[in-house]
Amino acid sequence: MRYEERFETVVKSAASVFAKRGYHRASIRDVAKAAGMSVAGLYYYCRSKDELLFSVCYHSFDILLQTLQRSLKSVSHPEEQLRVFILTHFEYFLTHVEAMKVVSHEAGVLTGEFDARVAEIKRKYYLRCQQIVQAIVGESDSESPRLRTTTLALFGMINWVYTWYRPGRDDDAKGLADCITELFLHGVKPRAETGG
Amino acid sequence: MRYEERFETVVKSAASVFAKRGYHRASIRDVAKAAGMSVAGLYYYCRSKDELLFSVCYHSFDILLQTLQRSLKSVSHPEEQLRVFILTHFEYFLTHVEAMKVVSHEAGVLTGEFDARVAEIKRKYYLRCQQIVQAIVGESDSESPRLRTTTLALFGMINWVYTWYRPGRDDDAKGLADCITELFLHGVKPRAETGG
DNA sequence: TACCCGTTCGAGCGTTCGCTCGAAAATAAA
DNA sequence: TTTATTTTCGAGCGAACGCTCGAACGGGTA
Repeated sequence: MRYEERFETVVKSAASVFAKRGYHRASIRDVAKAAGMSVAGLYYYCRSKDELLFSVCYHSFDILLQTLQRSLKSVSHPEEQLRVFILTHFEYFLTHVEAMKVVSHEAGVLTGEFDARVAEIKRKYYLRCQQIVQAIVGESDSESPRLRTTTLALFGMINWVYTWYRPGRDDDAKGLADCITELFLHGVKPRAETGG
Repeated sequence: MRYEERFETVVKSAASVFAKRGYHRASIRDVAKAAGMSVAGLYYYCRSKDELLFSVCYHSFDILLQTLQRSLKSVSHPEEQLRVFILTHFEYFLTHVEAMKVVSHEAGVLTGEFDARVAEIKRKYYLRCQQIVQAIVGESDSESPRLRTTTLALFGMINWVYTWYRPGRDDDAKGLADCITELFLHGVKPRAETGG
């Protein structure tokens, strides 16, 4: 299947170009050049620039979600689930930096159906995380504002990474995950040590 | 001083338009319209669109940094400093949502001198925060990777807010600050309670 | 050979972009 | 009033944008 291969090339090139230049700054000509084809040729594989952004976002998040489901399948203890969730997230982010930068950064650019479908899959991801947090804190109300804030704080920690992570300087996914998991569970100043 | 007033109008309009449409999507014509003047008239107050973005970012961060210094002046206990830092951050973010969204989201668009000056002031802000964290965790090495990761995790929590905060639905600055401070210090599952 | 059909492209359409010009209008100073 | 200075703008330039068209390419089949 020549088509499928070429399509993947196109989406990957788009992810790379969008990540480097930002969605609006990146032109369709840049993407075409990166994919090694003409502008007209590029449009054989997509209907619009927006659809290209959608493809990048949707594909990435879809695979991330699937990877997460698979990783969590064999883990039942909530705190271990959290560690697995965070690790999976970092591993995926660090091996798909460009795509995930686009996903994180260009959210809100899409509209209509594209926006709805990406928002839907993001929500699934969020809810799966919230479930884990809920189990850990022992909250019975899934609508609790506190639960929401706490979960979104966790999301902040793990999503913000793309703005500062530098390979070589910073720790790998495992190291980061351990650090963040520990921080989220017990904080920087566990009470147990302050009383002694 | 007619000029100064008009200039502030221009910067505020730019912040608003950039926040709503995103920097690249927003056109200079949008900003001019929002400021109630013609495109040519707008250029009497700035040299380029980039300079406009710089003004928005630099002004905002400059005032935030000054506000922070003032707030921290009378606080010496590290944990209390942390609470004040987070609260100040949220209060400023929530009263300058548009500007801060631009600052957070359009970082990396600027280049050269503009980029350098914004990066410099951001670094000052980061280092002030790192000092506080360092005092809390009792770390002696300011270059510690762990300290870096921990501080940036905190930044993630407080900077990510602009992507999800909804006035009315979510708590106010004080409530958020308490929640995040507690989370950062002791985690969601303090050890003191798990030991029995 | 001829035909087909999935794939590719050069050329270019219409629009919007950031930005500038010279002149006019508003304001202040004489 | 006249003069000088600050502020405003309509008109439009050149470039880049997203996107499209009809034609051509090239490997497989008959």
